[in-house]
Amino acid sequence: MKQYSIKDIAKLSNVSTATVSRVINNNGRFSEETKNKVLEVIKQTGYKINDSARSLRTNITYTIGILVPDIKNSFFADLVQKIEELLFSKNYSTIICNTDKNEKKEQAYLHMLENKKVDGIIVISGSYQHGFKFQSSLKEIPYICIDREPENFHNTVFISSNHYQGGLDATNYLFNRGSQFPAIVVKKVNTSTKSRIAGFKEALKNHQVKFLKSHQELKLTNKSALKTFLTRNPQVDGFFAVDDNIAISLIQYLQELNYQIPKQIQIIGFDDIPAANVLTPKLTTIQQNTKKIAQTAVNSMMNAINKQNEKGSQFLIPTKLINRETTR
Amino acid sequence: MKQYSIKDIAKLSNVSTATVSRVINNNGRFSEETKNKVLEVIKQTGYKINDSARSLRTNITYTIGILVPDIKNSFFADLVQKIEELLFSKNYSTIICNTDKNEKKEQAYLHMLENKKVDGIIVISGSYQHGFKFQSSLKEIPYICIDREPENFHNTVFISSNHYQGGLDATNYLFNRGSQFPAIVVKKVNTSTKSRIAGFKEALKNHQVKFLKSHQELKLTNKSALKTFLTRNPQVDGFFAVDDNIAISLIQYLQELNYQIPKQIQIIGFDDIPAANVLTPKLTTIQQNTKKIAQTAVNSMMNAINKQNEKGSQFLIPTKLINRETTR
DNA sequence: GTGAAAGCGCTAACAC
DNA sequence: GTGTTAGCGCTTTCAC
Repeated sequence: MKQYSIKDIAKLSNVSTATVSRVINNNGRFSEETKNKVLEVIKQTGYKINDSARSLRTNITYTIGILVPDIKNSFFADLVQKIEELLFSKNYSTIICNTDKNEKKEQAYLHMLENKKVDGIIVISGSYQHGFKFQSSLKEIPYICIDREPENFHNTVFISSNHYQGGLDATNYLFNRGSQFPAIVVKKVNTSTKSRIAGFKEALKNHQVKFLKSHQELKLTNKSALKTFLTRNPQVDGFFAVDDNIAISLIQYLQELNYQIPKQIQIIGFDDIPAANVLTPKLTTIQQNTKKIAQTAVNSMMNAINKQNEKGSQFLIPTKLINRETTR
Repeated sequence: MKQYSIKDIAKLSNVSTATVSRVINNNGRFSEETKNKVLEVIKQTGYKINDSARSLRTNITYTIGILVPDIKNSFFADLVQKIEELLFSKNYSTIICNTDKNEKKEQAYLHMLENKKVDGIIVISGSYQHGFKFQSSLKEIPYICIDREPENFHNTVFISSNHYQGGLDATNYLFNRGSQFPAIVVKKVNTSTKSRIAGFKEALKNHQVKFLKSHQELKLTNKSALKTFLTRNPQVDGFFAVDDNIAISLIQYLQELNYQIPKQIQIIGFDDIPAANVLTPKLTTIQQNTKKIAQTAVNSMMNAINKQNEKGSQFLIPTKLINRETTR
C-alpha cells in the first residue's frame, strides 16, 4: 500500500501542496481554518513526512554523525548518551559510528556520513595515536573534536577535560595525604594521557621531587612488571594510575603481593568508571564532567551549523576529585 | 561552493547521467572504457553521492533505527556495539535512540524514524513493564524485538536469552555447590526477570523445596530489608540475584553485616557486567551471549527487509554460567 | 552500450 | 491567504 504524500493530503484537504507544506512547517500564511482542516486530514491518513525528499530540497538532514572508538567504554557511553539526548531535544538524530580504533573503518564511516550529507560530525576519542584529520571534499561538513586533538586546530573546535589539571590535582592529593614518592602508572599513551602525565610531573616539581622515568614511571604490562618496579623503588608509596582500568589491575596485583592499600601505598585513578565504586577498597579517582563536555560539544555543533564560527576554539572542562578508599 | 552532482560528473565525462548512475551502482550496461573515465572524474572531483536523493528515488535508506533504554548499561552497550558492527558490514547506518525508558520519548523516536523512512527498527529492552506495540500507519516498517516481548508476537521476531534456563541453571548450581535453601533477590520485575524467576522456582521444585514468597524472595530495597529477611529466614544459605547490579549491592550489604561469602552464603548473579570480574570476591554469574543475539537480530532484520517473512518466530539464545568466587 | 526524460516528495519563489 | 510550478539529485524505463 502506497504511502500518503503531501499531494494526497493536499487533494483530500482541498488545498494546494504549498499550503500543506506551510501548515506542516508552521511557516505562516494560512488561515486557522485551513490549518485545522489539513491537520485533521493528516491525522486521519496517518501521513508521515518524507525526510529524504525534504533533505534533498533543503540540504538539511537534521542528522549528526558521532565517531566513537568503543561504545562499550563507559566514559564514551556516558558521553554518547548525553550528546544524543541533547541532540534529540533539538530534533536531531544521531548516527553512531563505532570505529574500533580502526582507521580504515573510520574512513569508511566518514565516507558514509558524507554521502548521508549529515549536518555535522562529532569525533570522540582519547585512544588514537594520531590526530584527527578530516578532508571533506568541497562542502565542508562541520566537525567537533572531543578528547582527540585535531591535526589542525584552525578547522574545528576542540573540547576536552582538563587532563593536565586533573593529573596535577591527583598527584597533589597523593602528596597531601602523605605520600612522599608517588609514581605514575601507564599503559598506552595518547593525547589525553600525555596531559595527565604532564600534570603529574608538574606536581612532582612543585614538591621538589625530581622526575626520573626509571623511578617514577611504571609501564604496567603484568604483575611481574610491578614487582620489579617496587623492588627497585621501595620508596614508592603512591600511584597515580592514568586511568581507572589500570588502577584496577594495579590494585589487584598489589593485593596479590600483599601490599596494604591505602596504608602502605595510596592509589588514585582517572575517569570514575562504574567499577571504581564497587571495588574493595573503593577507588579514589578523578571524575570527568561528561555532562558539561556533552553540552559544550552540542552547543558548538549548533553554532557551527548556524555558521556562528567558533573555529579554532578550545574548551577545557574542569575535572573533579572523588575521594574514596584508596587514599588516606 | 556547490557540490558536484551526477549531472556535473556526466558532463565532465561526456556521458549521460544514466551512465554515471550505472557505473556508480555497478549495474552493468557500460563499457570498461566509460567506466574508467567516469570513475576518474569522480575521483578528481571528489564527488559524493547524495543519499537523500537516492533514497527518495529508491525508497531504501540503508538505515536502521535502534531503540535502547539506556546505552550506558553495559549489556545494552555491548549489544548495540555488536549490532552496529554487523549492520555496518552490510552498509547500513544505525540511528541510536536512547529512550530512557520513557514512553513519550519512545513515541517521539518512533515518529522520527518513520519520517526518516528507516528500513527497519530493532527494539532492545528488558526494562519495560509493558510489551512493545508499534502501530506503523500504512507502510509497515519491519521491526525486531530483543528482550522485550512484543504485544503481538505475530507481527515481529522475538529474540532473547533463555532467561528461564539461565535462572534454572543458576539455582541448580547453588544447590550443587551445597546450598539447601536458596532465595531469589529482585528489585523491579520485567519480562526477562520474570522468566529468570520462573527458572528459579522450577529448580526449587526439582529439589523438593517449596517456594514461599516470604521465605524465598527478597525485595532488596536497602540494607535493612536484607537484615530483616535474614533474621526471619536464617536457614537461607544462597542467593540468586536476578541481575549483577543487585548482586553487587547484596554483596556489599552482606559484607557489612559480616557474612562470609561464599562460605556462609553463596551468590550468583546474571548478566556478567564488567564490574562482576573486579569485585572482591569476584561474582559467579550467568553470561548472556550478546554476539549470538546480535547476529540473530541482524539476520532477522535482513530477512525482514528482503521480505523473507519470519514473523512470529522466537529465538531463545542459551546462556553460560561463569564460575568465579561467590560460589563454593 | 548509451541517452532522454519522467518522477520520487518536498519547499520556496513568485504570482495573484 | 492561497496556488502554480520549478527543481533538488538521483534511478530507471524505454528507445535506439
